[in-house]
Amino acid sequence: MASKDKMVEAITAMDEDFTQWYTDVVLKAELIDHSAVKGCMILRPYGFAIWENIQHNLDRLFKETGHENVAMPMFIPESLLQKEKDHVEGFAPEVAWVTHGGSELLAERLCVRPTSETLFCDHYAHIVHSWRDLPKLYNQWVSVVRWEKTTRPFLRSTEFYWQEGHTAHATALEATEETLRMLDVYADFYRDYLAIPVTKGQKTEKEKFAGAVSTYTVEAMMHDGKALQSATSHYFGDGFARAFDIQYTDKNNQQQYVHQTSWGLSTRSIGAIIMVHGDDSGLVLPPRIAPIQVAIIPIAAHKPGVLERTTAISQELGRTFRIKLDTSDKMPGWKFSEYEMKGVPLRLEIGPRDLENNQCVAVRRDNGAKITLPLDNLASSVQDLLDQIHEGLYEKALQSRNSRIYSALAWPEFVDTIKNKPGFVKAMWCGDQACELKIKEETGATSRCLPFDQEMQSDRCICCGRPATSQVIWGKAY
RNA sequence: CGAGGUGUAGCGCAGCUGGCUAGCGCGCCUGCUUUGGGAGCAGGAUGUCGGGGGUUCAAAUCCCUUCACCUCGACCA
Repeated sequence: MASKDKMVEAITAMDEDFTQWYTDVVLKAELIDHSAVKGCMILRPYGFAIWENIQHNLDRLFKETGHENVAMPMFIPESLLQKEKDHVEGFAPEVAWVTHGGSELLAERLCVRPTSETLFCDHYAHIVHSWRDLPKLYNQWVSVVRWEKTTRPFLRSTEFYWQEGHTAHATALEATEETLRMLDVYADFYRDYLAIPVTKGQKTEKEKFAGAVSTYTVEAMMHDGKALQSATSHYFGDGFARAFDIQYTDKNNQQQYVHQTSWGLSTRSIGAIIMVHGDDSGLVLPPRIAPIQVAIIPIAAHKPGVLERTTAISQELGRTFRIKLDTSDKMPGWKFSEYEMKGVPLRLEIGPRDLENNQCVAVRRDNGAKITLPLDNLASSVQDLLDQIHEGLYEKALQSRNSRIYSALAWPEFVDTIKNKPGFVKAMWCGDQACELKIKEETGATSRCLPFDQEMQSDRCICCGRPATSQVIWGKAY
């Protein structure tokens, strides 16, 4: 069929050229467009709607855990950025600077925020005075700018949208609990809303956030076996508090430094959705964040009653679901392909034959199954199907990931696995950064995390053979 | 930032050893017919050849420069 050929032309097969497939999907599903500035993407309505659904649900989880939203400025004076040494060293190479206001040279240049720790710290120093002022549980939804050398839509863009939570606590214990609580929120969110399994763990010294005492991460595995750091949560101890002089008077009238955290999830999560669930027909969106949950395609819409009935059904379902009723004069086949490419979880076909039988045809995007549904109690059937699709996507992603997590006990086996089998490799590590660097050098893999679920595979470091202190998940990362 | 590649209509491309009014397919617009897996016929519109500079009687075509995109590395959510 000519139509089949066209479809094949439209999107590169994923196993033929995964990066090209990704680019095709991102552009053809109308998630983004490129802008005039390198690495800055335009989030088109369909792409932004996914982000809005992520925001909406994640924001609710933040509110439920006691957080408040604020909005910090986008500019950071250079002197402020430089107050914490590790932090500035980590970010300085990739910040954009504002040097002029109009035509006037500024007395002090301003950095466009790459992240907002310094702004929150400066603010906390002003507003935190007493133990009664704590904790401060703030979050903001903003974009930040990092002048990256290589950019890719969603995965690494010059400007990207995210949320950054910044909290200040009276004690180290409270801050540690917050750090891990938010990591759990992320992991649960990935599972319950994006249908993506993640591995929770701690970053090594080499991989942790600039200025943090410890960084925790949720790592996901993409279709090509590469790792995507999908959200991070950092514990700062009182390091930033000392640098920014954030002190409060405790119950014993003693001056104390606060203990802080920060945590973030970005539009990169959309990249994860694409690369975990997508297939050769395009996007596959998890129902709970899909901008369109159900596409309704009237068949032979000119026949008496078809348009009226589908409109009524659409309005009814629209009270519960995000619905798109497509009454355009495109051919049905065109619409099927279009909504498949856009990853719409469920499609309902309603034609004269269906209406005679008081039914419609439902087609699942995740597995292509065609199901005949009675029009009575349709909303409840649709809800069941969407939930099944969510579960199906998660299970498939979990199987896919688990089947590609390998274990290595000896160096040759480790190198061979990393080089030849896309996926994660679990192996023991002595804790020395030299081994981490050597592994990076020889295999291209980095430590993704020290998983919370530690299994002692052996007592020797995979790299140097010295006594091992922990198990690490290694992988090639985006 | 290093190596390589690409910028011509909305998309995909041809034209490129300088030469006539810059082409093709798809899409788009109008009308009629169609509608259960990317429709058919008829008519129609659309280009500062990525930008700037140069060489030349003449530049999409040659030279310089700049911007963006893609691939692979090095650096990072």
